[in-house]
Amino acid sequence: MFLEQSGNRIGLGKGFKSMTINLKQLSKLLKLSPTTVSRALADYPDVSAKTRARVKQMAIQQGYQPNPVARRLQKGKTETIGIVITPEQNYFSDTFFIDLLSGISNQITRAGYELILGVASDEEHEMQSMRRMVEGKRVDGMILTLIREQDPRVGYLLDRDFPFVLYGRTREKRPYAFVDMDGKQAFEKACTYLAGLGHRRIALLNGEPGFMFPVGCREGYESGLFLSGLELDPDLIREWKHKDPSQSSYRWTLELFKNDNPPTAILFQTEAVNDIFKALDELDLQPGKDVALIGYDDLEIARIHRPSLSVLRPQAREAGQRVVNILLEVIKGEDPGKFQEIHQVEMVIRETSLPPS
Amino acid sequence: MFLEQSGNRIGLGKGFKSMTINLKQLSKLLKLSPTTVSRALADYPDVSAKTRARVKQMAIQQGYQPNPVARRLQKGKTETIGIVITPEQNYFSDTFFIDLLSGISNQITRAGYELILGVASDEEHEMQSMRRMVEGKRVDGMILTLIREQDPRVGYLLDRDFPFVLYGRTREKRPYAFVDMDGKQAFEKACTYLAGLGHRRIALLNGEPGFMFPVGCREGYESGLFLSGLELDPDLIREWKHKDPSQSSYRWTLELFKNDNPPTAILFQTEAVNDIFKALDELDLQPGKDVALIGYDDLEIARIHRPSLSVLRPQAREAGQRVVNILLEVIKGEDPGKFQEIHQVEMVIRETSLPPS
DNA sequence: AACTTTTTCCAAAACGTTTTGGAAAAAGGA
DNA sequence: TCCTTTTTCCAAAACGTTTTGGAAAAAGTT
Repeated sequence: MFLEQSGNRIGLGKGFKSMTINLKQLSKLLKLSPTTVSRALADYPDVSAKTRARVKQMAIQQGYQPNPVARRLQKGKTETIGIVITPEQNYFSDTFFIDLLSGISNQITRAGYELILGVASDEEHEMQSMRRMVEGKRVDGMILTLIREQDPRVGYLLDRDFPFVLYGRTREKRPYAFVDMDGKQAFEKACTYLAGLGHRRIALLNGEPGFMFPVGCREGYESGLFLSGLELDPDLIREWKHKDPSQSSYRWTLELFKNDNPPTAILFQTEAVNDIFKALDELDLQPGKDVALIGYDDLEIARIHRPSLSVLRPQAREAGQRVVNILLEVIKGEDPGKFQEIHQVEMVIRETSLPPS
Repeated sequence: MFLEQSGNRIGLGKGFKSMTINLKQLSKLLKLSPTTVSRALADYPDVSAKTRARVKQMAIQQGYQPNPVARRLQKGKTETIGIVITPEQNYFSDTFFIDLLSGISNQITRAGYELILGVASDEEHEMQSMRRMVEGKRVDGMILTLIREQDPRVGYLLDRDFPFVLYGRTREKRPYAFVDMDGKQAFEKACTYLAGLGHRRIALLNGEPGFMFPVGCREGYESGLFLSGLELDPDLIREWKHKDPSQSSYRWTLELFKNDNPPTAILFQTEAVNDIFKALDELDLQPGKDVALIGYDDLEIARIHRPSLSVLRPQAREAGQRVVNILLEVIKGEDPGKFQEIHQVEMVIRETSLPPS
């Protein structure tokens, strides 16, 4: 009796629980049924303006918040979305990824949802972690990043008709929702820009093969060369691998300049910038002056470095927000095929994109 | 009827839901009560070995997994723990943090719990995000990182007796649970090591003031000097700030060598290594040869760089696991004051810690 | 005034578990 | 055989919401 009426600040057990009030207690306080209180708070039209106001005021005064677990059970939704990251693939330490995550998280919070995070050490654990979320009914939808050309996660989710959105794309014929950056257009733009400055030997230092993103970068690069009337020289294209030091971006940069006719400009993922600077330093080449550079991703170092690095800048935060909004639509039952967005990437010219000397 | 009995693969609505089986359906299949099935799966002694086996087999065959939301409601626990990250403070991009997070995540999964992530843009949002989790009954406990000397989060959680564990420490008299690295011992060790090599002018390039960790680093540094019979020269101590380029680690490194009697060794947080290398390069000083260097944190770059960087290596993964195990104990009701761990930090000697030339 | 419509409220069911408090059946003891 | 103990099972309640399907009260209509 007393316990129920007074509600809060009763010192039994862990003090915390008693500080919280639930719907029944609130409704008793208001001398209304739980039904009415619930509906008042949810702005149903079948509760009078007067009681609605009274209920809301009391709810605020008492600090009432509906228990999300109970709501989820009743609604049959977890109000939760999942993401699995794999730190092995170094992309994670990029501020780019943090921006993406930040956009995702904020939008999820705004929707009253929760973001649950899995950290996987490799591809296998990545799948395992996702299955736990999906088959364990722990999430309503999944966000996928770091998409591979052949990505088993996509097939898995499509097979069981589970809501998901990709940040990126993969090779899959069935329709699915994605938000992707237009890497092709970006690299094409950068390439034609450099060609317009007079560069004739433009190299591409591309990211890890197997992932989908570098594919677009290469397409854009080739298309940019073509549009500028330049020939493609396979010797100016290199793909670095995280795991193999003999194929690091550092090594490949050194290699590029062993060419009889070395490049005067390099396109690359900003991720590799430290390696490239180091290699150029060893070769006694001044970045920007002797070799023009444009990186993809506007990491902090790009702004801070002297000379500052010209970059292609994807709007990661905005993309993250779109991913969430789309996923919420898909969860509601919308056709995923309707949501296929390719975002433009802007180019930021700084100090490393001068004409050839 | 048909719907309940056959259970799975009924094509109504989103196909997904129908692929899943619940306790009632499973118990019907077994011709047992839900009670018995539930207890069988939970290994209660009051169900015969035979039926227990039968139940478990059927559960596996049917891919039954108890709905976590329902369990949480009944158990009165969210089986969820929360963490809020603030990318602004750059610590986040360190692989160190990823290791910590990885340890945390894996241990949480092992316990059948969930990790929910908040991403905050500043201190205020950090608090806001935490309050949402705590007051919204979305988590059973919190993990706090990047602890400040005066940290309002700790007081907040202590006030409402809510379970939490710090990775780090703060200035707070009331007992609370924490796992911390022994930064003091680490810097003392590094300092005496360098002194033992003959260095007499050892500088400390310390991290962001306001946070708790640099405090220990400094203590260790001073104690190391004292133990080695060296005088403390305030001019050899600098604290860099992320937000102020005029007080960056790059600037401070240059400053250090304007001294008439410049340092022959520098202790610092590995985070700052790129800045330091760049400054030394400009000063035409060879890292390791002209200036000995020991960094705190074993980031990838420390191993890869030539010369490779000697470091103090905190075991972030292990620490993350401990944090979770402790938090689970605290959630169970154990006294937080019992859990105050300070982990030793090992020193890894590589190529940048030679005697003075 | 009598009937219809609208407004305002609420009791009961449902979501899918786990826990409580027995009850029936089997086994053991005399 | 009869009573006691142990084993094995289960019906009902509970967790805290939201939704369903009215019912009572108020307001409109004729």
